[in-house]
Amino acid sequence: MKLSRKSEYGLRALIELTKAYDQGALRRSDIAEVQYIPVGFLETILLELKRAGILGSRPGVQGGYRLIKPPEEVSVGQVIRILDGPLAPIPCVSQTAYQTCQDCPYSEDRNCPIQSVMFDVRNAITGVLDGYTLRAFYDRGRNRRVRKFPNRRGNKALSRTQ
Amino acid sequence: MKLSRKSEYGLRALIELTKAYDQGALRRSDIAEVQYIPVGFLETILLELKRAGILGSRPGVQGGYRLIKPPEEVSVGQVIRILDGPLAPIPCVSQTAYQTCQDCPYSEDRNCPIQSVMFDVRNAITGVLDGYTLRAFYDRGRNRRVRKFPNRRGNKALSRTQ
DNA sequence: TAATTCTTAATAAAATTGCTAAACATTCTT
DNA sequence: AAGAATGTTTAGCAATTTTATTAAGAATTA
Repeated sequence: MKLSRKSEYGLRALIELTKAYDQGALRRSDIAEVQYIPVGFLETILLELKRAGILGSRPGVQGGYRLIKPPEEVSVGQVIRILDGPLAPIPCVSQTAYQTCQDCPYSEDRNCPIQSVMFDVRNAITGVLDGYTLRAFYDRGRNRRVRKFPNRRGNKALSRTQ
Repeated sequence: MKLSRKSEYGLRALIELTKAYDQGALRRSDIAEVQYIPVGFLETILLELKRAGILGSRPGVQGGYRLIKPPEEVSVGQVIRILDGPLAPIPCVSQTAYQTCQDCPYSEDRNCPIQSVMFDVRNAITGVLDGYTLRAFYDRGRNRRVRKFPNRRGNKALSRTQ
């Protein structure tokens, strides 16, 4: 259930682009430097986000990439779908890319337990990711001081970076 | 955010083993046949589940694998962790395998938005998967006739297999 | 025009996934 | 004790996906 490097880089780039939302374009090389992203790879990623209509770009001096949608109107879920594909753990519970399972022993008359569980997982994931706008995402990096969901064990590990 | 083939096969095998819980062992070849799983691969999977203490086995005639924990005491989340590793989308939000990010530009004094979002995602995922016991998982395949979380769009795709 | 920056496609390295094979060990039946 | 049935273990392979890199080209601005 991993988040790919690609999506992570894409989201990190979008943090910078959200920050600069009404301050003109950012060069890919600057984004790459600030966020420690291999510039060549970032290129590919920004292009995909551009094709998807999230970013605009301009070559030349003063050129670069910029967010062309308000950060309030783009969700983290959308971004990950663009870069990594469907959020669903298996195709047979995907809203955006449904596919029947080829070798599944369960069919219409028998309910598939995996489909059932993964359907709930998909809803849990999209519930979180489609609920976060880029604006909220960016703000989390600035304001948050306390975990929203502390865990009972004291969360020792996490506290190291938090 | 994919479920691996390995975990899918493992869960499908466990459906059969749950079904046969108090009826003796099942041969790997029979499990493979019923659930359409490549038998060699299934071997590897059952072995891992055995090492993890979920299954027991016996060679010879009348041998095979069997569940040695009550299906009420094993969660789907446990199984996936054994076969695929941590459920967390990124290591810095894992309870079971925490690791700091190597190249993350955020540190203790600045909150990381990705960590924050993925922390919620992890909780959403584990909330579902650790809540399902194998017993409930197995029963879902037998009893359920109605989606627990119908979606607003009518869920046309899903209804095809449901 | 020249400098700057994005654009595109091809390709390659590295890691992961999905799977197979084969020699071996254990248990049961007779 | 022999032999058949079954699990055990290790090693490795092939395909795919992920993670990039490279280099030639096109657009923009000064």
